[in-house]
Amino acid sequence: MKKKTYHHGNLEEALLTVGMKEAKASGSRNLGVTHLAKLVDVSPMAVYRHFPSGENLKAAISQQAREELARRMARAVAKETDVKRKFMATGREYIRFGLAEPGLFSVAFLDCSELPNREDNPSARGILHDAILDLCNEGLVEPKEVQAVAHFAWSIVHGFTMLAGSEDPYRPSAKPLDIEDVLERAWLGVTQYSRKLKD
Amino acid sequence: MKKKTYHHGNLEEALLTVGMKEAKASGSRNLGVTHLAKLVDVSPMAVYRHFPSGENLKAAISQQAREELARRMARAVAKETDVKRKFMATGREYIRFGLAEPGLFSVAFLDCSELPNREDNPSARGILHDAILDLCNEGLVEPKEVQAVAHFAWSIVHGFTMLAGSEDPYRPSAKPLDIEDVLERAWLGVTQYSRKLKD
DNA sequence: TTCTCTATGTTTATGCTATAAACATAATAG
DNA sequence: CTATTATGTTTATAGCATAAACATAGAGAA
Repeated sequence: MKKKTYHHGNLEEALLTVGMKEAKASGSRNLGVTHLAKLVDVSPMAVYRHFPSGENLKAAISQQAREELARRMARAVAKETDVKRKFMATGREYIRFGLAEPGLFSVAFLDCSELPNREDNPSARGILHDAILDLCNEGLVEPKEVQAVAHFAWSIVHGFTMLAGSEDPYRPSAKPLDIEDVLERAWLGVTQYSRKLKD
Repeated sequence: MKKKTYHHGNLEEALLTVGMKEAKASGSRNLGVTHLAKLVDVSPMAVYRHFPSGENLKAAISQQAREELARRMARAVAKETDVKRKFMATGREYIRFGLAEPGLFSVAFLDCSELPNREDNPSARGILHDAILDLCNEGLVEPKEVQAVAHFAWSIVHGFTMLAGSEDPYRPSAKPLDIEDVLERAWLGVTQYSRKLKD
């Protein structure tokens, strides 16, 4: 009485769902075709009716993880009104996500060669970009530096998250205090640089 | 006339050497036991006489890559005398290494569960730490913030390198100008924060 | 309704990988 | 010179991705 329906019904979605569950639990370790197929009680080859390859399936799961991050960032930003606090919230939420969901985070930024990367959904990058444009409107950042600021800010939070999430005994601690410290330093790197440009 | 000596002579070193060559060429993709064994013309099982597992071999290669990075950083720092320039040189060289040798860089920071991580050799972390202590001696950084500065600085250069080295179409460009921009912003995040602490 | 087409599964087979177990040889110590 | 240890090889098992051939379910057309 195992096989209820020869056809699964919605295998693609089921694979992504269980893939996210596995990613959350153990990163990219258990995202193989055979393993995921077993979890949804389907033969391994069935997977290929929905994804051209195992790599591609992993990439799709990675995309889902990135969308989850973007949703959380958008929510965090929406809670703030002040432009500085909005900007800081993007970074804070990025770091919190990485530390609270290390498996999802590592999967989100796997360097899969093949990224579908649909740009229709809100992306973490877009949210950061918007926050920086707000800074421009307040005169805190020069319009010509928007790109540079985005790279700088993203680098910090991404790097911090990677390092804090690693197993290294000397990693930066993930205490809220240290997170605020990094965010405040980043803020100085953003605003003080702009001030100097104006002189 | 292939098999000259039944015993290889120095298989461990040969594996690390060819492993580094492969890492340089293609990151962690071709660091499997069988593949490396083939390259040094030895049976796959021979590898296990020197490394308990394939994971462990990869970890050893990763360690070599980290040592290579540390050597380059040490060399770059040694060329400078001014403490600010020394500090900046650590970050600049880190980024340059990551961009010039993306394969080695990605292998260096694979999160292998098992890192031998012999601390006897000079490490990138140690070099950065020393540069920050120099900043302390000049009064540019408060002694109690050494750790925080190290995490901040490392986060930036690591994050920037990862992002700049990715395939993403919106990645930060790796032009020397952008590298200097990030380094200068990081410098502000270090020194301006200290200045504020003193008030 | 019944037939056929297409979408979606399954089974089977191939070739890759890691690695355990048993065996072989070379180097070295007594 | 012999016994022990270090180092390689062969053989075997098991897991993985995926190609090819086959099977069934559900949707439209007759």
